[in-house]
Amino acid sequence: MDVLTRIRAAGFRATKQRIELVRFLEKTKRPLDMQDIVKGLSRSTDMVTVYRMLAAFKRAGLVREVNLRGEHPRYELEDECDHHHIVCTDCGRVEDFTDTAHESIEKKVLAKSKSFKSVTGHSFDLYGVCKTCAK
Amino acid sequence: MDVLTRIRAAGFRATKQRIELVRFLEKTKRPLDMQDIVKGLSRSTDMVTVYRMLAAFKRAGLVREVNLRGEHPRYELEDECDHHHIVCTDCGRVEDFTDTAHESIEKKVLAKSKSFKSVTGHSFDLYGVCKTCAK
DNA sequence: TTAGCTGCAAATACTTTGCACTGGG
DNA sequence: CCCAGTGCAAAGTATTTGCAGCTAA
Repeated sequence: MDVLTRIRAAGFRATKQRIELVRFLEKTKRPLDMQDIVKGLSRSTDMVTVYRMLAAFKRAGLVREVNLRGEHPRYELEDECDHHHIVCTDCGRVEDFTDTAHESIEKKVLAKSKSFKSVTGHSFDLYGVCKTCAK
Repeated sequence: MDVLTRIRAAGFRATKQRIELVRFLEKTKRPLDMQDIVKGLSRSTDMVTVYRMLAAFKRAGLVREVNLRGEHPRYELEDECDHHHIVCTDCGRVEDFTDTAHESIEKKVLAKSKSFKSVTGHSFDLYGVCKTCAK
């Protein structure tokens, strides 16, 4: 789907700031934090606007917030296939991976738990050392 | 191991602030955030001291930082058996669960990845609704 | 005794809010 | 036209730093 259409379908006006944000996230394909995003957009776009766009897009399900260890939140475009991240603890490099095994874990945990009724989401990320940093 | 010994073994002086912090974390058995911790300790213990204790204990491997969705970091005593958390998205209630299935996932991901050399850690948490909130 | 800790104050960093103006539809 | 969205300023909150005095060992 075209960027303008996507934004409008989510119930927003397709302003140049929003179009640029979506295109930027689309291009980089990595979860980015505020700093990355503000630096990647036109200087004229205020940081406050970025905060507001991300909050709105998150609520609308256009963007997903990614919380990695000890970092500030990062943001990436929401996609159907729910993927996870493996992060280099040395250089911060992030790569995606997909996995479905955790689903059976969720069922098992739910079956065992005395206190929980349902599981609605999860976070599953790995930390390691990338080949470049391991050298 | 006794609290004083544990603190000293990690290379610290066993001050009353540190003893109280460890005992408090031991007692509550839940990952707590700054607010919880400051409220739980003597009024005379400065928030700055809490920040410094937690940072030092984290570095020393006495305390583990837990990052849950959209929350400020929480802290719990490090323990051998690496457990995970299931969090109620409604009331914030946290329960532990253990699981080893993710280990095989880690191996699989590593085998497939072109860029990563090793996996050294992971985060795996579930979000759901607890029985009380589901009513 | 003395180096590691602590408390207080102040600086810094991050995020949210208020409001008048702008531009998308 | 007109209201959602933006930029700027300012407030609010979270965290870090500097330093003088305290205390565990």
